[in-house]
Amino acid sequence: MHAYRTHNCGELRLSHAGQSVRLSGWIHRKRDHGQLLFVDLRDNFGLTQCVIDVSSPLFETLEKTRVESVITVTGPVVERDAETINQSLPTGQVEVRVEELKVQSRAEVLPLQVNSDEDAGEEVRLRYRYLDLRREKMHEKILLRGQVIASIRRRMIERGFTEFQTPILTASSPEGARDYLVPSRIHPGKFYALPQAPQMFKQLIMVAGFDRYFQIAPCFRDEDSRADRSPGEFYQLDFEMSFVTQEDVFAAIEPVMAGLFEEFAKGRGVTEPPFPRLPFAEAMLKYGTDKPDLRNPIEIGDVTELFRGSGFGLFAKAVEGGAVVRAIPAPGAAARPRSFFDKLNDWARAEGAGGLGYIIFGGDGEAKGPIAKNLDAERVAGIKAAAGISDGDAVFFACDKTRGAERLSGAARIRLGEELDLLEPDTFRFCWIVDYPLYELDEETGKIEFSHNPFSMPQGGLEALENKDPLELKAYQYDIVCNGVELSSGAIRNHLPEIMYKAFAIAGYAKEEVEARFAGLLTALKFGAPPHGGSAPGIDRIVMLLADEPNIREVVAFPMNQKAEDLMMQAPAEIPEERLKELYLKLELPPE
RNA sequence: GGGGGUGUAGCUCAGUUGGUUAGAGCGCCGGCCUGUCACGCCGGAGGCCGCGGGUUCGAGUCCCGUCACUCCCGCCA
Repeated sequence: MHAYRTHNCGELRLSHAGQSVRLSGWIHRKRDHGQLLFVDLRDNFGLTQCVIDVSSPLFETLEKTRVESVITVTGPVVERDAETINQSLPTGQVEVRVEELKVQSRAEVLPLQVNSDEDAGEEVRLRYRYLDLRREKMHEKILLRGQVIASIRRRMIERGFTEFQTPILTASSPEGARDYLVPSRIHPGKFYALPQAPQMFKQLIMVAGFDRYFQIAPCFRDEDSRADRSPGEFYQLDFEMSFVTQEDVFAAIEPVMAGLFEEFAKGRGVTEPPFPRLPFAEAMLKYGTDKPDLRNPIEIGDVTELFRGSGFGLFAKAVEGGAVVRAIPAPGAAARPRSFFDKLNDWARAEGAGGLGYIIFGGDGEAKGPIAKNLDAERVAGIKAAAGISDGDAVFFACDKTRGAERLSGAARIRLGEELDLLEPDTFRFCWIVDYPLYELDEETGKIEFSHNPFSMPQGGLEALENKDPLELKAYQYDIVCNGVELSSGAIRNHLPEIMYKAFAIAGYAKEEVEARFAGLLTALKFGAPPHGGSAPGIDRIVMLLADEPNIREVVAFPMNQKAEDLMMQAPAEIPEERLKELYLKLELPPE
């Protein structure tokens, strides 16, 4: 018989009854009846109940072996009496009578309880991640992650993509985040950078003629974390294609995403390709964000002109000063108590806004609230139409400069959707955000800057760069958004050096500077480069969505904490003086 | 860098208006229990109430500072 097991802990059925088997695993739970002891034995595959009674010389050993110890048991599979069958367990029709027992590894008293669904604090969970990962919920999420990645690989390969590996030790790439630097013993004073994304390499792979590339790519960024953003490192489904338009890229990846989500949706709905395309400007107006959650039916309207010169002086004056007014419908909110409106106003003030004005349309169609009193009937009717309001609804107003109004109205839309319970349940709603502006104005410096990736192809090409207002220019740049989560950004790349020089010139970079910073890519583009483009959906976020988890650490096996520290491995760590010397490094630490 | 939340037993948490000896569930240790499956019953150990200072006759509770964790803004695609 095998030293450790003949079967796994999720495998035994009625048909195995009578066989002598050997199982190994962790003691998940013990039920000690004094003269009879039940042990739920757990491994990666499931749970099997094992039984021993006091007549066995091994009884006392097993009784004294703590939960989460690893044991091997041997004995016959026994059919359970009808009244002792456990329906909730796949192995619940049988049990293993323990005739031999080997304690492989004893467990000390645990810092967190493995056989409980109750989450311990983050710090304890991360410090003892291997215990946390034994818990059923975590175990399942990490297995799901593996299945998702396997499915992605299969789907990409089926569509003619080839998987590549690109360097981890490389040079700084132009993504705009802070790099992690790696000193070099061989090159004193020089540093490698860990890739923020394999952006340069995937473009070079296209120049090299490979046509369709993908990679489950590790990316490294030395930036602060968020609940949906790992500090330090994360994974992307990085892909790139040659001789494609934006629509070709969409057509290639939509079935992968839709198929993937359907595979793991467990009954939840998935947007059918083609996914809706939303121009950036439209998204910012209607949803106040470029990552709208389309499960939320609320659409924001612009009512600036209806307040211009109106009797509601506060807004009228602001509009004269260049502000806009956005109307956020709150379907069915007219029936809500006064406190509902006050609470929203308090929240808006806490968000740093002046507050949210509102009009309530009663069931009889009468407009109520301080704003309505100061507006003539025609304007009120106009607002009602512009925002798509029915009787029984309310409408909130965000009045500010465009960016501020977008931000507040977008946040209010999300909050109203939650408070009024308007979100479409059990659905993955995808969309593309397209037509991103190529440049934006830095509000502090007044300078024109790239708003996203500087290597995107400007719409209209060189001609547009030369003749149009830079702030009007759009790029072939796009994001996939699902349920308000930005899954990826991508672009048709700029493969023509002369357009690149011009695009950088508008952002204030001299030709020499561009050549110095991006020599590798620029040179490559001078030897015959195919038009190409791609995207890079975030793996962690895909798994987050599928696992219905709001926190990215829940779908990463060994995540760092918010400060980018690994509490288990104690990273980052100080290093011995000799290592610094070998690398020609001297520390100059800040005081204290 | 800034703002919010949290910090009490190994774990999850309760703790009233400042009031005597700081509690519960789980876990742990001991005892009882032959059909449980979150087994049950009895008993026990376990506390720098994050840390430092202040107010007070008296602080887990109020004030100031500080640290840790977390969420958000900045940052990041």
